[in-house]
Amino acid sequence: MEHEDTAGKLYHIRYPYADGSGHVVVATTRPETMLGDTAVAVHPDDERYSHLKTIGIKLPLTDRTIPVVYDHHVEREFGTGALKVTPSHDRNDYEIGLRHNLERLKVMDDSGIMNDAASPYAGLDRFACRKQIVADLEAQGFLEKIEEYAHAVGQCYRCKTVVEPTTSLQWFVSVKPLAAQAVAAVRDGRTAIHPKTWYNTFYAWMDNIRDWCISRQIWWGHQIPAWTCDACSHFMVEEHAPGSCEKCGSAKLTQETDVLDTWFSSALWPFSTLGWPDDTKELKLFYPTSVLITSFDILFFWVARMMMMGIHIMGEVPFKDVYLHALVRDKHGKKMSKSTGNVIDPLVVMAEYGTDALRFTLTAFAAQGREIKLAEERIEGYRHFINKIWNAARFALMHIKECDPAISKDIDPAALPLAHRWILHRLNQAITETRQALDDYRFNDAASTIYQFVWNEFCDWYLEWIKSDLYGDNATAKAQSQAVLLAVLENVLKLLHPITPFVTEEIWHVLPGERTSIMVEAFPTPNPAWDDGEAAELAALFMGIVGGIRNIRSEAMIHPSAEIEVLIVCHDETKHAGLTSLAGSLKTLTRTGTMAVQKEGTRPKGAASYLYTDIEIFVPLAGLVDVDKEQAKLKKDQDKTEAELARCQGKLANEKFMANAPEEIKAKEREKVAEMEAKLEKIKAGMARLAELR
RNA sequence: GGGCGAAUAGCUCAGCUGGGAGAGCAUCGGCCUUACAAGCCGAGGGUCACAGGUUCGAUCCCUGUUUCGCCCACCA
Repeated sequence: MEHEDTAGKLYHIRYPYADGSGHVVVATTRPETMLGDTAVAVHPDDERYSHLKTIGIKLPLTDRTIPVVYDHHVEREFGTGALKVTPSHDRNDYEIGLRHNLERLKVMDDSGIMNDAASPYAGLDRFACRKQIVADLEAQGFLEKIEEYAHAVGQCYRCKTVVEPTTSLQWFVSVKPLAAQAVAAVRDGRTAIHPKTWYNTFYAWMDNIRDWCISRQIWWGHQIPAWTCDACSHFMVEEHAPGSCEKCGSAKLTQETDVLDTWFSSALWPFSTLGWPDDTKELKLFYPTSVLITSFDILFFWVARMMMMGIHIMGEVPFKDVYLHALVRDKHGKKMSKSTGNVIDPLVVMAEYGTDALRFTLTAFAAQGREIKLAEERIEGYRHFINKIWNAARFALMHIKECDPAISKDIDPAALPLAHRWILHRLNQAITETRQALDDYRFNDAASTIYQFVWNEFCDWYLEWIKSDLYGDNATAKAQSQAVLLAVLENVLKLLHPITPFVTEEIWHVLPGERTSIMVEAFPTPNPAWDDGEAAELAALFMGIVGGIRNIRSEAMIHPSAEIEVLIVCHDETKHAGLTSLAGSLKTLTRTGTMAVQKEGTRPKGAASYLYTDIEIFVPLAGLVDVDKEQAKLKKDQDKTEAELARCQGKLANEKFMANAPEEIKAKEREKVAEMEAKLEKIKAGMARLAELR
């Protein structure tokens, strides 16, 4: 059942006092239910109606006289402050009826047809009856007015038929004691919920739980094991059909035709699927299980109930961890449903973008709190990523296809050039971060870690960096590159395999050597021998310099294929040495013909520049340099640096900061100040030099 | 009405216990450079909804406001 706001009508009806001395006006959206009215309710403190206690109301269109009851549920301000009470066809009225011991009069049957109690309207459909009632009320002068009225109408979630509340006999489970057990299990950590934002919701639901109606009037389900004696109407609930009534001994018993609520049956799933109630091997092995993964929208319906049943029947929680993933919605944020027709069919998406792309997308979206708006553009983006892996593998295979697969096994990083030491170091970090993310159920972080490593580091930097070795004729350099390339690729494939099984399996089999499925490979573990902080530091410097040179090229509109000349001025001894050793790589990655790395030097005439920390990069442009543009660039850099410097100095000058901030933060600020000051000096010198050249 | 959650770049979203704001897509400029134009290189873009408070310091913690979403209850 779902509620939908509907434009309806509010009928105001005059109910005459039984002594004919006046009338009260009541309002209803369903006038046909008046036939089932067994009272009129008013607020106990409402003096307008205090005199009606002994008089009563004459119910229009009938010959019945109904009492006036006094109940706090009635709002004095709504309408006339008088409420017609139909205990059999309204939930609140039912409650009022209980409080005042009112008669319950059902006036329509389960098909929505008015019954004999509604005579003379018996046999009419409820809506036809409504028309007739309104016409009759009008004709007899009982209708005060009709208003347009928007209200929520309960209707069937599938066929949209308006649902009428009515009373019926149903089976209930007193669920509070079970809920308390489940709450205790979560509170003391026997079951953990991820992400933890759901704890609040879980507790809120469980603490306010109401008795659970478990009977359903449908065909498909577990039949309720209850029998009624035909002779004395005695109820029996038994595991097996009883032979005779335990009360009167009659053998004529009828089993309850209602079936159990789906969630009742589903709540048994953790053990009923393992052979319970027999004490099976499977039950011993798999109960309790480690983790349950499901969507948050059934945390209450399913998860909580499995816990209640599991604790009650098995004496132990059914699972240790619950991972709640988001719910996929359409791109407008609407819940997908078959009846609405806004379902994105995974098969169609997979056919268009690839299964791995869809899997990667869903993994990358896993962090979102409650809903995933599945936009196809995102899937498309990740298809590009799958494609990128494929192409990177193709490139690698060009160079390692004929290699001995053992080359990736015993790599001694100490003997390797920077590129390899750096990528192995980064691979280690990627492995560590990915494992941690998976352990913490942060699947999106795992996906993003691998994505960034593969695309931004492995492809964009490492492959470009080692190309010259792979294509060159230095046998040692080539062999080293092949070995590390294979090692990194193997690890990348294994890291990716749980998310993108198809492309990784495919590539795995074309790698050199005899290989069984990647599925049986162990998930990568970090290799401590690959950790190399120094390499990471030097690589960062290297990349910064490459970035600087590329920036100059781009801003000066130098054609990518044109060779340039570069002068790097770096007076730090260590950095100077590092850059000198990397000059070859710097040249390849920036299309530089001649490169000089000096400890001292100034801007050559007509050179464009870039400042990376306090290292100056100059590229002579054969007089083509735009001095104004260069000045503007330096000015912008200066403003930014000065602002940042002022901020840091402000902090360090603040006594309270110095008194309260942790030492490492203070050290960091001091470091920044030194860095900024050095940079500013360079900028000022650069601007002065530029002015001379004008 | 009660509860929960969200508000960060044009869009879709990350940002773990407070310490110099990130990604993808989109945009702008340049490139078919022998893995990949589904690509490469470079660049621009955000008073982290608003107002207070706590703190040396707030996107992050607290209070209030606004807008949106979900759940529960209900609307005679």
